[in-house]
Amino acid sequence: MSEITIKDIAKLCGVGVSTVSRALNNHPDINPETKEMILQVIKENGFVPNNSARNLKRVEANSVAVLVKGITNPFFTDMIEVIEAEIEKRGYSMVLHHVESREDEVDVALELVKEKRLRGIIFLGGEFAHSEEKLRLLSVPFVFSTAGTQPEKLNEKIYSSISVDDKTESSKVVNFLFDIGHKDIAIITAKSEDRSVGKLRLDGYREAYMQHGRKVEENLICALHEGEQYEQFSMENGYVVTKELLARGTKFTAIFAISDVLAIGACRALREAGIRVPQDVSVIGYDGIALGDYYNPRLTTLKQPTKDMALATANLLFDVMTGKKAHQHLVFPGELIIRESTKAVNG
Amino acid sequence: MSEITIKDIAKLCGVGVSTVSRALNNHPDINPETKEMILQVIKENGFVPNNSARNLKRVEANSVAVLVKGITNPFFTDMIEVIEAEIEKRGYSMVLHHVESREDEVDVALELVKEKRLRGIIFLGGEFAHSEEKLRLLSVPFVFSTAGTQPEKLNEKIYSSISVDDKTESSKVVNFLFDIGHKDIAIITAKSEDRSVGKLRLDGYREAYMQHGRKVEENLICALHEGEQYEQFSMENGYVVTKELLARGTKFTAIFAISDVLAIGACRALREAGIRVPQDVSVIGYDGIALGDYYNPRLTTLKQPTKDMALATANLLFDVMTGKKAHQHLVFPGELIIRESTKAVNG
DNA sequence: TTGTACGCGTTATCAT
DNA sequence: ATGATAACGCGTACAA
Repeated sequence: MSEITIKDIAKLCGVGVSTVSRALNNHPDINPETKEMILQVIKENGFVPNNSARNLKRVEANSVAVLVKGITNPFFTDMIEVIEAEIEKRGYSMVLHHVESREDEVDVALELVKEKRLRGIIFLGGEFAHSEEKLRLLSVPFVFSTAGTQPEKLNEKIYSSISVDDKTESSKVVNFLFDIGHKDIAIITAKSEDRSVGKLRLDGYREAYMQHGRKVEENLICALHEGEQYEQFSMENGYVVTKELLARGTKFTAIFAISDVLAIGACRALREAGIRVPQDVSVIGYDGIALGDYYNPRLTTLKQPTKDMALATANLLFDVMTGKKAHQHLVFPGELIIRESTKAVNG
Repeated sequence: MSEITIKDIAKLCGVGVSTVSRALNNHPDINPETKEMILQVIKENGFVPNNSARNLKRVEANSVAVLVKGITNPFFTDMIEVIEAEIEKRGYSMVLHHVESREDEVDVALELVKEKRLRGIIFLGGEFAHSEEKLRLLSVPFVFSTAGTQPEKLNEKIYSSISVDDKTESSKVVNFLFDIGHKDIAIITAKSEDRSVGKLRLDGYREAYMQHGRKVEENLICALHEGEQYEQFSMENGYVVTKELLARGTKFTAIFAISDVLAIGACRALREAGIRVPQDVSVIGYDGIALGDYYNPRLTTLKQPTKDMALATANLLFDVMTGKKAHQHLVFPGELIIRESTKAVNG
């Protein structure tokens, strides 16, 4: 039972393939009656054109890809919604693609560009430390969104980026905790080898400690588990890591989790240990996802301006695609939102 | 700057295209040295094979698609993880595809089958009321997972399904609330036109009322907003709908939300209105996602055996693909997990 | 307005 | 072990 093709339809209709093609693609040069007849036959036979063949021929497909590393993270789903609306508004279509944690997002992009004839790419999350050499192979404009600030050595002319200054915002968070009297602040962050936002946010933490003339207690730095069992930015990971922290017995009065999801996991571990939030320990997150506002206690967090960033991401990409602008690097301010999960302590 | 192709590589290497192809696809009939040389040139020139062309030519791609309607829903992300592991274990690769809420998942599947030469399809969520005529066009085996039980009229021989008995489980939930003394139970569910799990769960609610000889108070049936502003199964939707419920002023002592995410939205609306959960109003969810266990109060819910269902989904698909089994319809038992968000009342 | 024929980039078949 | 060549299914010049 071989699949039905455009040729079969043409034969069935007693017309040439190009006429069928014209009917399919709303081409003007076709007799309305012929078109209707063809579409009827297509429907009757359940013919569906083969996208691979189409992509192979088409010069440009007017589509833009969004590559997400960790689609499980609610922070990204918020952004995706806004970005998609913007893309469609401009008459383009969005190709949403999930990048596995072990995959290299640039490799995936390389394939996708050829396969789908993309016009542009948006990277959401993931690593920022890609080799210039590889990035240059990407023949269409691309923007890294919320993937952390790029290292200086990378040529800024070949890509765009949208981000908050993760290091600065992170130290803002920790400074806030110092300001309300906390001295022993644990941080839940990525492993030290991390080359993504995890590293930057840890840098900010260290900086804040330095600014306050205090030495970082390495026992209070909790490294997320990676790979095997659970997603990196998951409640479960936050939970497990916090339990480990408690087991260590090192004293602390506040936890800074580098994502809201992790913070929620931490809250649960604390609750299970009979530790109240915020009365006994303050917890602060990062991202500003909706869930944090729904949680109980409502989560204090460093909010990234999700919507503005998503909007800017799309705008920037299209401006570069149409040649209206050169590549840019936009840094957005974060906003500390103080809710119920943090509390001042008397020192 | 036209893209580099396999021909260019062949020319550069001074070999034929078929040799390059062999190098690319780990074909046995090739001299290791030649292969190494070719791969080297490929790397140097950053050549990436075009997947569209590959799919066009390849007879079978050994890939299975997972079509998810509402990838935002954490219930599905849990399932996806398990399913993916199973697919890879069998040496296949998973094509994860997000179906927009306005799209018809079967239409999308039809395109994808041709484009990617799929061997099988898994539908996660979405509608169950598809026409047999259209489903028959799908030339590969497929299984509907957690999309609700199918209507009897559909020919059961042409597809498989994995589900819990949504109607029965739902009435189990409502009966539980009756049993602990609640009489006026609100339900947050999909619009009445819904043809997905929303309808089935509402049916179960009505049935429980009938079993208790009580008339359903239509004012306590809250229909989710659809389309425009927010995802159907989102905390926000649960929040908004609950506010509307409160505004109506009809008395109730319990809320049954047909998904945990909605229940969390409801909790917030209640909290904002100064209503305590569970002291003043009990809230019960459905799904059994991790978040419910992390929430505060920990959510009472009807847990679907996510992992078992995901495993069964993959197993069943492969059994049908390999001809080991005929299509089947597996119904899993749900489990009522009583946590902190519900409380007995004295009538 | 319609049909014919070629080519997109790759893999499979068949020689060599 | 390697190379030439015919498909794969479609879009599109170009001819009619």
